[in-house]
Amino acid sequence: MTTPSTVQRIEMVLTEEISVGELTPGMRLDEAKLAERFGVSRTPIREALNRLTAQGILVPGEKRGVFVAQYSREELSQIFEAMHEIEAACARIASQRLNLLARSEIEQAQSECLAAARSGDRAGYLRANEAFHMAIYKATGNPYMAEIATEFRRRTGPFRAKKFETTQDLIESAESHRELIDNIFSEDSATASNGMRSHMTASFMQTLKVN
Amino acid sequence: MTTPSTVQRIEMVLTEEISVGELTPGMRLDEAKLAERFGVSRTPIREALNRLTAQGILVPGEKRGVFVAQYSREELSQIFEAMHEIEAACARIASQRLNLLARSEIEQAQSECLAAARSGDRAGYLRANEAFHMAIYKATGNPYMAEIATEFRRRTGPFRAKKFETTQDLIESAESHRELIDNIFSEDSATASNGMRSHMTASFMQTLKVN
DNA sequence: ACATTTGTTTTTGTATACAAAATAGTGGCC
DNA sequence: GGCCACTATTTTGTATACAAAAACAAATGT
Repeated sequence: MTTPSTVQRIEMVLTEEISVGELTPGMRLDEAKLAERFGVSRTPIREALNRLTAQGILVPGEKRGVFVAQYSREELSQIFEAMHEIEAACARIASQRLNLLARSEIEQAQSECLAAARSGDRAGYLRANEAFHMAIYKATGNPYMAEIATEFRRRTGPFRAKKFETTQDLIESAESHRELIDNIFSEDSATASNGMRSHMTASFMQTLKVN
Repeated sequence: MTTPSTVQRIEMVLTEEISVGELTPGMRLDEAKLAERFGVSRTPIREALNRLTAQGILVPGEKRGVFVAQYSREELSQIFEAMHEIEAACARIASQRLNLLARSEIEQAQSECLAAARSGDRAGYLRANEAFHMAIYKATGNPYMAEIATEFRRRTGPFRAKKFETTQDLIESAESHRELIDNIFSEDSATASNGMRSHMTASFMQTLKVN
């Protein structure tokens, strides 16, 4: 692992703070303040903000300033629709490329989801759930596909996280993975992609309630 | 239409030059030279290069410099696989949202493809073909989906363009749209997405021969 | 009291300067 | 002649400076 450059570091910190909810949607990011906070000049800050904007995590304001992306219900619905299609495509490709390693990595991630859910570890479950989906992306063997999927995951992170309130929420989410896994492991592409679509749709129903 | 800022202008010019093939894959872009050429300082050039890098059109070199993205056959195959899935997803969504306007825009674009193909207008066909696919993206009613699709289209532009040599190539490509349109207009999502996948796959076979 | 204009302050975009990293070049040495 | 060490040059990343644009605020006139 190469040492991250200054702008990569800034990018990572901000991404993290947004996904954790420390920086909430709609909030404005001030170049000068960030420069002072990170102890660097505006130049690398600008570069980091540009990259985050390109990823859709931040959006440029009407006249000036960049803001943490904030979506209307309509936009949220569209962005999730797109994400569902991407996820479904990943499931589809993965179902056709499955090997022993991929299967075990997915199962492994699922165990961790269940463990975290049962112990009511919300933060742990969020991490494990990401890892679970990442395992599917990886199983596609296609880094380009994996990258768009990851990007959408980051973009929607702050909205999805909100839906997990109780331990029961976590358990239900974790258990719903089982059918999804079976669908993917069936190695039938239509079953896999439809399975993912319905998993995601069910999940989105919950998300919409809290956004 | 707002006047494009300096960096947007630079971004557009470079994008165009890459898609046209004036800047070929593997070529190095020198900040200082570009700065001189556009009559600006390195700062806005840097910003433009960053954005293009974020879009995957440029890639950072090992140690220094940015280069026009160049893909091995393996990578090309992966990137097209991803693109096929995105296009298929667009076809799928579009098939469920079709209205009269969308239908006529797609047919309109197709007429222009045929006209350009028959008159052997290569550049014209390339443009018309882009417009045809854009019409499908637009028919999804989902700007997020449309954006990723467009991004992939830009990224693969230089490789896809190469496959059109003769007028016959153009005509065959344009005529193969017919079946695709019928599949989408059937309003059956599986038919639409599978139709797009096979259209894209056939097209990729040609692409691979020349890359 | 309100709208409009004018002046002030912030904020952004671009230019320039500079230091650190990387490459290329040069000369000496075997 | 080939190879290594060392220097010069290019190139990059970051800082700083400055001018133009935008937001804000106050004052003026109606």
